[in-house]
Amino acid sequence: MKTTLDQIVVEARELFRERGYAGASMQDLAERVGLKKASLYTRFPSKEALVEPVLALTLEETFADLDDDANDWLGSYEAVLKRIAAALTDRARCVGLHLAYGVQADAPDALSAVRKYFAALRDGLAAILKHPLSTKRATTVATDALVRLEGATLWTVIANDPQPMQRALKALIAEARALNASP
Amino acid sequence: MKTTLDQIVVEARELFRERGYAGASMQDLAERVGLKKASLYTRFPSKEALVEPVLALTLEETFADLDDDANDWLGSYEAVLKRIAAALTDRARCVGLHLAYGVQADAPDALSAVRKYFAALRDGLAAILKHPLSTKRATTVATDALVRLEGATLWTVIANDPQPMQRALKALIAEARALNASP
DNA sequence: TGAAAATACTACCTACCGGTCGTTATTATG
DNA sequence: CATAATAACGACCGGTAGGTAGTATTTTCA
Repeated sequence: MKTTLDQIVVEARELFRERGYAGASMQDLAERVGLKKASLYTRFPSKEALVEPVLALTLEETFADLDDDANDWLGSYEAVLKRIAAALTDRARCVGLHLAYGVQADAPDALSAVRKYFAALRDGLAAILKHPLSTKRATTVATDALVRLEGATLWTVIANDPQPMQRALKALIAEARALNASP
Repeated sequence: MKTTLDQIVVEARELFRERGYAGASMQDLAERVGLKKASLYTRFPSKEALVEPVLALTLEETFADLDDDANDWLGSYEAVLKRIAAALTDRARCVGLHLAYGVQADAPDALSAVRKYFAALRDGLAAILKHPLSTKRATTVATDALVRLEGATLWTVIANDPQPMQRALKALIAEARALNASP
Protein backbone atom coordinates (compact mmCIF):
# COMPACT_ATOMS: atom_id res chain seq x y z
CA MET A 1 0.00 0.00 0.00
CA LYS A 2 2.93 2.25 -0.47
CA THR A 3 2.00 5.49 -2.11
CA THR A 4 4.74 6.91 -4.29
CA LEU A 5 6.20 10.32 -3.64
CA ASP A 6 5.36 11.24 -7.21
CA GLN A 7 1.67 10.64 -6.68
CA ILE A 8 1.71 12.95 -3.70
CA VAL A 9 3.63 15.63 -5.54
CA VAL A 10 1.35 15.45 -8.57
CA GLU A 11 -1.76 15.77 -6.44
CA ALA A 12 -0.21 18.52 -4.36
CA ARG A 13 0.49 20.41 -7.54
CA GLU A 14 -3.07 20.05 -8.67
CA LEU A 15 -4.28 21.29 -5.29
CA PHE A 16 -1.91 24.24 -5.21
CA ARG A 17 -2.94 25.09 -8.74
CA GLU A 18 -6.64 25.03 -7.94
CA ARG A 19 -6.66 26.55 -4.47
CA GLY A 20 -3.32 28.22 -3.97
CA TYR A 21 -0.98 27.74 -1.04
CA ALA A 22 -3.27 29.03 1.70
CA GLY A 23 -6.34 27.39 0.22
CA ALA A 24 -4.84 23.93 -0.11
CA SER A 25 -5.11 21.76 2.98
CA MET A 26 -3.17 18.72 4.00
CA GLN A 27 -6.48 17.01 4.68
CA ASP A 28 -7.57 17.55 1.07
CA LEU A 29 -4.25 16.32 -0.20
CA ALA A 30 -4.46 13.20 1.96
CA GLU A 31 -7.89 12.37 0.59
CA ARG A 32 -6.73 12.85 -2.99
CA VAL A 33 -3.89 10.39 -2.60
CA GLY A 34 -5.94 7.99 -0.48
CA LEU A 35 -4.05 8.41 2.76
CA LYS A 36 -4.74 9.77 6.19
CA LYS A 37 -3.35 13.17 6.93
CA ALA A 38 -0.86 11.93 9.50
CA SER A 39 0.65 9.59 6.92
CA LEU A 40 1.61 12.50 4.71
CA TYR A 41 3.93 13.66 7.44
CA THR A 42 6.02 10.49 7.14
CA ARG A 43 6.87 11.62 3.61
CA PHE A 44 7.03 15.39 3.90
CA PRO A 45 7.91 17.25 7.07
CA SER A 46 5.48 20.07 6.38
CA LYS A 47 3.11 21.61 3.89
CA GLU A 48 5.80 24.07 3.00
CA ALA A 49 8.15 21.28 1.99
CA LEU A 50 5.77 20.26 -0.80
CA VAL A 51 6.39 23.40 -2.78
CA GLU A 52 9.92 22.68 -3.88
CA PRO A 53 9.27 19.21 -5.37
CA VAL A 54 6.05 20.42 -6.98
CA LEU A 55 7.92 23.12 -8.87
CA ALA A 56 10.90 20.88 -9.58
CA LEU A 57 8.59 18.40 -11.29
CA THR A 58 6.99 21.14 -13.33
CA LEU A 59 10.33 22.52 -14.38
CA GLU A 60 11.53 19.08 -15.38
CA GLU A 61 8.48 18.52 -17.56
CA THR A 62 8.96 21.88 -19.22
CA PHE A 63 12.48 21.21 -20.39
CA ALA A 64 12.30 17.44 -20.89
CA ASP A 65 13.80 16.01 -24.09
CA LEU A 66 15.15 19.25 -25.41
CA ASP A 67 18.34 19.03 -27.39
CA ASP A 68 20.25 22.26 -27.37
CA ASP A 69 20.91 22.33 -31.06
CA ALA A 70 22.68 25.55 -31.93
CA ASN A 71 21.52 25.26 -35.51
CA ASP A 72 17.90 25.08 -34.49
CA TRP A 73 17.57 27.36 -31.52
CA LEU A 74 14.38 28.72 -33.01
CA GLY A 75 12.83 25.27 -33.08
CA SER A 76 13.78 24.66 -29.44
CA TYR A 77 12.49 28.05 -28.41
CA GLU A 78 9.17 27.55 -30.15
CA ALA A 79 8.85 24.11 -28.66
CA VAL A 80 9.36 25.33 -25.09
CA LEU A 81 7.02 28.28 -25.51
CA LYS A 82 4.35 26.02 -26.93
CA ARG A 83 4.85 23.57 -24.11
CA ILE A 84 4.47 26.26 -21.49
CA ALA A 85 1.44 27.74 -23.21
CA ALA A 86 -0.19 24.32 -23.54
CA ALA A 87 0.34 23.53 -19.86
CA LEU A 88 -1.07 26.87 -18.79
CA THR A 89 -4.04 26.55 -21.10
CA ASP A 90 -5.20 23.07 -20.30
CA ARG A 91 -4.99 23.51 -16.55
CA ALA A 92 -6.23 27.11 -16.84
CA ARG A 93 -4.06 28.29 -13.97
CA CYS A 94 -0.32 28.28 -13.44
CA VAL A 95 0.88 26.61 -10.23
CA GLY A 96 3.93 28.79 -10.17
CA LEU A 97 2.01 32.02 -10.45
CA HIS A 98 -0.52 30.92 -7.87
CA LEU A 99 2.29 30.09 -5.48
CA ALA A 100 4.19 33.27 -6.32
CA TYR A 101 1.19 35.28 -5.27
CA GLY A 102 0.20 33.05 -2.37
CA VAL A 103 3.41 32.09 -0.62
CA GLN A 104 4.31 34.56 2.09
CA ALA A 105 7.37 35.46 4.11
CA ASP A 106 6.30 33.05 6.85
CA ALA A 107 7.08 30.17 4.48
CA PRO A 108 10.64 31.10 3.54
CA ASP A 109 11.61 27.75 2.04
CA ALA A 110 8.58 27.80 -0.20
CA LEU A 111 9.30 31.39 -1.12
CA SER A 112 12.82 30.62 -2.23
CA ALA A 113 11.61 27.55 -4.12
CA VAL A 114 9.20 29.75 -6.08
CA ARG A 115 11.93 32.24 -6.87
CA LYS A 116 14.27 29.52 -7.98
CA TYR A 117 11.59 28.01 -10.15
CA PHE A 118 10.94 31.16 -12.12
CA ALA A 119 14.62 32.01 -12.33
CA ALA A 120 15.24 28.55 -13.77
CA LEU A 121 12.41 28.92 -16.25
CA ARG A 122 13.79 32.23 -17.37
CA ASP A 123 17.33 30.88 -17.54
CA GLY A 124 16.19 27.88 -19.55
CA LEU A 125 14.61 30.13 -22.13
CA ALA A 126 17.56 32.52 -22.03
CA ALA A 127 19.99 29.68 -22.70
CA ILE A 128 18.22 29.03 -25.98
CA LEU A 129 18.10 32.70 -26.85
CA LYS A 130 21.81 33.07 -26.31
CA HIS A 131 22.34 31.65 -29.75
CA PRO A 132 21.11 34.70 -31.60
CA LEU A 133 21.43 37.21 -28.76
CA SER A 134 23.84 38.53 -26.16
CA THR A 135 23.54 37.04 -22.70
CA LYS A 136 21.98 40.14 -21.27
CA ARG A 137 19.50 40.59 -24.06
CA ALA A 138 18.61 36.91 -23.99
CA THR A 139 17.67 37.17 -20.32
CA THR A 140 15.52 40.21 -20.95
CA VAL A 141 13.69 38.63 -23.86
CA ALA A 142 13.18 35.40 -21.92
CA THR A 143 11.74 37.24 -18.94
CA ASP A 144 9.35 39.20 -21.09
CA ALA A 145 8.20 36.10 -22.93
CA LEU A 146 7.55 34.31 -19.68
CA VAL A 147 5.53 37.07 -18.06
CA ARG A 148 3.55 37.48 -21.23
CA LEU A 149 2.44 33.86 -21.24
CA GLU A 150 1.74 33.94 -17.51
CA GLY A 151 -0.39 37.04 -17.90
CA ALA A 152 -2.57 35.29 -20.43
CA THR A 153 -3.62 32.81 -17.73
CA LEU A 154 -5.74 35.60 -16.35
CA TRP A 155 -8.15 35.15 -19.21
CA THR A 156 -8.09 31.37 -19.05
CA VAL A 157 -8.98 31.63 -15.38
CA ILE A 158 -11.73 34.22 -15.45
CA ALA A 159 -13.25 33.56 -18.85
CA ASN A 160 -12.03 30.10 -19.80
CA ASP A 161 -10.77 31.80 -22.94
CA PRO A 162 -7.54 30.45 -24.43
CA GLN A 163 -7.32 33.04 -27.18
CA PRO A 164 -5.15 35.64 -25.41
CA MET A 165 -2.69 32.83 -24.71
CA GLN A 166 -2.73 31.79 -28.36
CA ARG A 167 -2.18 35.36 -29.49
CA ALA A 168 0.65 35.86 -27.03
CA LEU A 169 2.28 32.66 -28.21
CA LYS A 170 1.96 33.68 -31.83
CA ALA A 171 3.40 37.12 -31.16
CA LEU A 172 6.35 35.69 -29.24
CA ILE A 173 7.14 33.25 -32.01
CA ALA A 174 6.92 35.98 -34.61
CA GLU A 175 9.32 38.12 -32.59
CA ALA A 176 11.76 35.22 -32.33
CA ARG A 177 11.62 34.61 -36.06
CA ALA A 178 12.35 38.25 -36.66
CA LEU A 179 15.45 37.86 -34.50
CA ASN A 180 16.67 35.22 -36.86
CA ALA A 181 16.47 37.61 -39.77
CA SER A 182 18.00 40.65 -38.07
CA PRO A 183 20.13 39.87 -35.03
CA MET B 1 -16.26 55.89 16.75
CA LYS B 2 -17.87 55.14 13.45
CA THR B 3 -15.57 53.53 10.97
CA THR B 4 -16.31 54.40 7.36
CA LEU B 5 -17.13 51.76 4.82
CA ASP B 6 -14.32 53.10 2.67
CA GLN B 7 -11.73 52.46 5.34
CA ILE B 8 -12.87 48.87 5.58
CA VAL B 9 -12.87 48.39 1.83
CA VAL B 10 -9.41 49.93 1.44
CA GLU B 11 -7.96 47.70 4.14
CA ALA B 12 -9.75 44.67 2.77
CA ARG B 13 -8.20 45.38 -0.60
CA GLU B 14 -4.75 45.57 0.92
CA LEU B 15 -5.34 42.30 2.71
CA PHE B 16 -6.67 40.52 -0.37
CA ARG B 17 -3.75 41.86 -2.35
CA GLU B 18 -1.17 40.62 0.14
CA ARG B 19 -2.70 37.33 1.18
CA GLY B 20 -5.33 36.46 -1.39
CA TYR B 21 -8.92 35.50 -0.71
CA ALA B 22 -8.26 32.35 1.28
CA GLY B 23 -5.32 33.84 3.14
CA ALA B 24 -7.10 36.96 4.26
CA SER B 25 -9.00 36.63 7.52
CA MET B 26 -11.80 38.71 8.96
CA GLN B 27 -9.84 38.84 12.19
CA ASP B 28 -6.89 40.46 10.43
CA LEU B 29 -9.18 42.89 8.69
CA ALA B 30 -10.84 43.83 11.96
CA GLU B 31 -7.49 44.58 13.56
CA ARG B 32 -6.43 46.70 10.61
CA VAL B 33 -9.47 48.91 10.82
CA GLY B 34 -9.48 48.96 14.63
CA LEU B 35 -12.68 47.04 15.17
CA LYS B 36 -13.67 43.74 16.66
CA LYS B 37 -14.40 41.02 14.17
CA ALA B 38 -18.11 40.84 14.98
CA SER B 39 -18.47 44.53 14.21
CA LEU B 40 -17.43 43.96 10.63
CA TYR B 41 -20.51 41.86 10.20
CA THR B 42 -22.77 44.85 10.87
CA ARG B 43 -21.30 46.39 7.72
CA PHE B 44 -20.76 43.43 5.46
CA PRO B 45 -22.78 40.22 5.64
CA SER B 46 -19.81 38.01 4.82
CA LYS B 47 -16.21 37.90 3.72
CA GLU B 48 -17.40 37.17 0.23
CA ALA B 49 -19.37 40.41 0.13
CA LEU B 50 -16.15 42.41 0.47
CA VAL B 51 -14.91 41.40 -2.94
CA GLU B 52 -17.35 43.41 -5.03
CA PRO B 53 -16.76 46.79 -3.35
CA VAL B 54 -13.01 46.21 -3.28
CA LEU B 55 -12.94 45.75 -7.03
CA ALA B 56 -15.46 48.52 -7.65
CA LEU B 57 -13.21 50.95 -5.84
CA THR B 58 -10.20 49.82 -7.84
CA LEU B 59 -12.06 50.16 -11.10
CA GLU B 60 -13.24 53.61 -10.18
CA GLU B 61 -9.71 54.74 -9.41
CA THR B 62 -8.47 53.36 -12.70
CA PHE B 63 -10.85 55.35 -14.84
CA ALA B 64 -11.25 58.45 -12.66
CA ASP B 65 -11.07 61.82 -14.38
CA LEU B 66 -10.72 60.52 -17.89
CA ASP B 67 -12.30 62.60 -20.60
CA ASP B 68 -13.17 60.54 -23.62
CA ASP B 69 -11.72 62.94 -26.12
CA ALA B 70 -11.99 61.46 -29.58
CA ASN B 71 -9.17 63.67 -30.80
CA ASP B 72 -6.82 62.39 -28.16
CA TRP B 73 -7.67 58.75 -27.72
CA LEU B 74 -3.96 57.98 -27.68
CA GLY B 75 -3.41 60.27 -24.73
CA SER B 76 -6.26 58.67 -22.82
CA TYR B 77 -5.06 55.20 -23.64
CA GLU B 78 -1.53 55.93 -22.52
CA ALA B 79 -2.81 57.54 -19.36
CA VAL B 80 -4.88 54.51 -18.39
CA LEU B 81 -2.12 52.04 -19.19
CA LYS B 82 0.33 54.06 -17.14
CA ARG B 83 -2.13 54.27 -14.29
CA ILE B 84 -2.65 50.52 -14.29
CA ALA B 85 1.07 49.82 -14.54
CA ALA B 86 1.84 52.24 -11.71
CA ALA B 87 -0.76 50.66 -9.43
CA LEU B 88 0.54 47.18 -10.16
CA THR B 89 4.13 48.21 -9.65
CA ASP B 90 3.91 50.08 -6.41
CA ARG B 91 1.80 47.46 -4.69
CA ALA B 92 3.73 44.68 -6.40
CA ARG B 93 0.68 42.45 -6.68
CA CYS B 94 -2.65 42.95 -8.40
CA VAL B 95 -5.73 42.47 -6.20
CA GLY B 96 -7.76 41.44 -9.17
CA LEU B 97 -5.36 38.77 -10.31
CA HIS B 98 -4.92 37.46 -6.80
CA LEU B 99 -8.68 37.20 -6.44
CA ALA B 100 -9.10 35.73 -9.92
CA TYR B 101 -6.78 32.92 -8.96
CA GLY B 102 -8.03 32.58 -5.40
CA VAL B 103 -11.78 32.89 -5.54
CA GLN B 104 -13.43 29.54 -6.03
CA ALA B 105 -16.81 28.25 -7.12
CA ASP B 106 -17.94 28.12 -3.49
CA ALA B 107 -17.92 31.92 -3.45
CA PRO B 108 -20.11 32.58 -6.48
CA ASP B 109 -20.82 36.24 -5.76
CA ALA B 110 -17.12 36.97 -5.41
CA LEU B 111 -16.44 34.99 -8.57
CA SER B 112 -18.88 37.01 -10.61
CA ALA B 113 -17.54 40.24 -9.12
CA VAL B 114 -14.06 39.30 -10.30
CA ARG B 115 -15.31 38.50 -13.77
CA LYS B 116 -17.22 41.74 -13.97
CA TYR B 117 -14.18 43.65 -12.80
CA PHE B 118 -11.92 42.38 -15.53
CA ALA B 119 -14.61 42.65 -18.17
CA ALA B 120 -15.08 46.28 -17.16
CA LEU B 121 -11.37 46.96 -17.27
CA ARG B 122 -11.17 45.47 -20.72
CA ASP B 123 -14.25 47.34 -21.87
CA GLY B 124 -12.88 50.60 -20.54
CA LEU B 125 -9.71 50.17 -22.54
CA ALA B 126 -11.66 48.95 -25.55
CA ALA B 127 -13.88 52.03 -25.48
CA ILE B 128 -10.81 54.18 -25.98
CA LEU B 129 -9.45 51.94 -28.70
CA LYS B 130 -12.70 52.13 -30.63
CA HIS B 131 -11.58 55.45 -31.97
CA PRO B 132 -8.90 54.03 -34.24
CA LEU B 133 -10.16 50.44 -34.39
CA SER B 134 -13.24 48.36 -35.04
CA THR B 135 -15.20 47.26 -31.99
CA LYS B 136 -14.04 43.70 -32.29
CA ARG B 137 -10.40 44.57 -32.80
CA ALA B 138 -10.51 47.11 -29.97
CA THR B 139 -11.66 44.42 -27.56
CA THR B 140 -8.92 42.07 -28.64
CA VAL B 141 -6.20 44.67 -28.32
CA ALA B 142 -7.54 45.79 -24.94
CA THR B 143 -7.57 42.24 -23.61
CA ASP B 144 -4.03 41.59 -24.77
CA ALA B 145 -2.78 44.82 -23.25
CA LEU B 146 -4.39 43.99 -19.95
CA VAL B 147 -3.02 40.47 -19.67
CA ARG B 148 0.39 41.73 -20.63
CA LEU B 149 0.51 44.20 -17.78
CA GLU B 150 -0.91 41.68 -15.36
CA GLY B 151 1.68 39.14 -16.35
CA ALA B 152 4.46 41.55 -15.52
CA THR B 153 3.31 41.51 -11.89
CA LEU B 154 4.90 38.09 -11.69
CA TRP B 155 8.30 39.70 -11.72
CA THR B 156 7.36 42.45 -9.33
CA VAL B 157 6.17 39.78 -6.93
CA ILE B 158 9.00 37.30 -7.11
CA ALA B 159 11.93 39.58 -7.80
CA ASN B 160 10.69 43.01 -6.84
CA ASP B 161 11.73 43.96 -10.34
CA PRO B 162 9.62 46.60 -12.08
CA GLN B 163 11.48 46.41 -15.36
CA PRO B 164 9.32 43.85 -17.15
CA MET B 165 6.33 46.05 -16.34
CA GLN B 166 8.10 49.09 -17.73
CA ARG B 167 9.05 47.23 -20.88
CA ALA B 168 5.52 45.92 -21.35
CA LEU B 169 4.14 49.41 -20.88
CA LYS B 170 6.58 50.84 -23.38
CA ALA B 171 5.78 48.15 -25.93
CA LEU B 172 2.05 48.66 -25.56
CA ILE B 173 2.36 52.38 -26.01
CA ALA B 174 4.54 51.89 -29.08
CA GLU B 175 1.95 49.56 -30.57
CA ALA B 176 -0.78 52.08 -29.92
CA ARG B 177 1.20 54.83 -31.57
CA ALA B 178 1.72 52.64 -34.58
CA LEU B 179 -2.05 52.26 -34.80
CA ASN B 180 -2.36 55.98 -35.14
CA ALA B 181 -0.10 55.96 -38.15
CA SER B 182 -1.61 52.96 -39.92
CA PRO B 183 -5.18 52.13 -38.86
C1' DT C 1 -34.96 65.68 23.19
C1' DG C 2 -36.38 61.21 22.53
C1' DA C 3 -36.82 57.16 20.07
C1' DA C 4 -35.42 54.38 16.13
C1' DA C 5 -31.65 52.81 13.60
C1' DA C 6 -26.99 51.93 13.07
C1' DT C 7 -22.77 50.52 15.07
C1' DA C 8 -19.92 48.24 18.38
C1' DC C 9 -18.84 44.88 21.90
C1' DT C 10 -18.17 40.33 24.63
C1' DA C 11 -18.74 35.74 24.38
C1' DC C 12 -19.40 31.92 21.94
C1' DC C 13 -20.39 28.24 18.11
C1' DT C 14 -18.80 24.60 14.91
C1' DA C 15 -15.51 23.31 11.60
C1' DC C 16 -11.15 22.99 10.15
C1' DC C 17 -6.17 24.24 10.11
C1' DG C 18 -1.06 22.40 10.37
C1' DG C 19 1.12 19.29 13.02
C1' DT C 20 2.34 15.45 16.70
C1' DC C 21 1.64 11.40 19.58
C1' DG C 22 2.00 6.41 20.29
C1' DT C 23 1.02 2.35 17.89
C1' DT C 24 0.39 -0.97 14.20
C1' DA C 25 1.24 -2.79 9.63
C1' DT C 26 4.13 -3.26 5.79
C1' DT C 27 8.43 -3.52 3.31
C1' DA C 28 13.35 -4.13 2.52
C1' DT C 29 17.61 -6.29 3.86
C1' DG C 30 21.04 -9.39 6.25
C1' DC D 1 13.24 -15.76 8.70
C1' DA D 2 14.39 -12.21 11.85
C1' DT D 3 14.95 -7.56 12.34
C1' DA D 4 15.24 -2.83 11.38
C1' DA D 5 13.42 0.75 8.82
C1' DT D 6 9.64 2.69 6.53
C1' DA D 7 4.89 3.83 6.00
C1' DA D 8 0.28 3.98 7.65
C1' DC D 9 -3.01 4.69 11.25
C1' DG D 10 -6.56 6.75 14.94
C1' DA D 11 -6.71 10.13 18.29
C1' DC D 12 -5.55 14.27 19.62
C1' DC D 13 -3.27 19.28 20.30
C1' DG D 14 -3.62 24.42 20.31
C1' DG D 15 -4.98 27.79 17.28
C1' DT D 16 -7.86 30.05 14.13
C1' DA D 17 -11.37 30.16 10.50
C1' DG D 18 -16.12 32.35 9.26
C1' DG D 19 -20.02 33.50 11.47
C1' DT D 20 -23.88 34.38 15.26
C1' DA D 21 -26.47 35.73 19.71
C1' DG D 22 -27.39 39.04 22.81
C1' DT D 23 -26.45 43.46 24.62
C1' DA D 24 -24.60 48.01 25.12
C1' DT D 25 -23.39 52.33 22.88
C1' DT D 26 -23.53 55.80 19.53
C1' DT D 27 -25.56 58.25 15.71
C1' DT D 28 -29.38 60.10 13.13
C1' DC D 29 -33.33 62.60 12.54
C1' DA D 30 -38.21 63.87 13.43
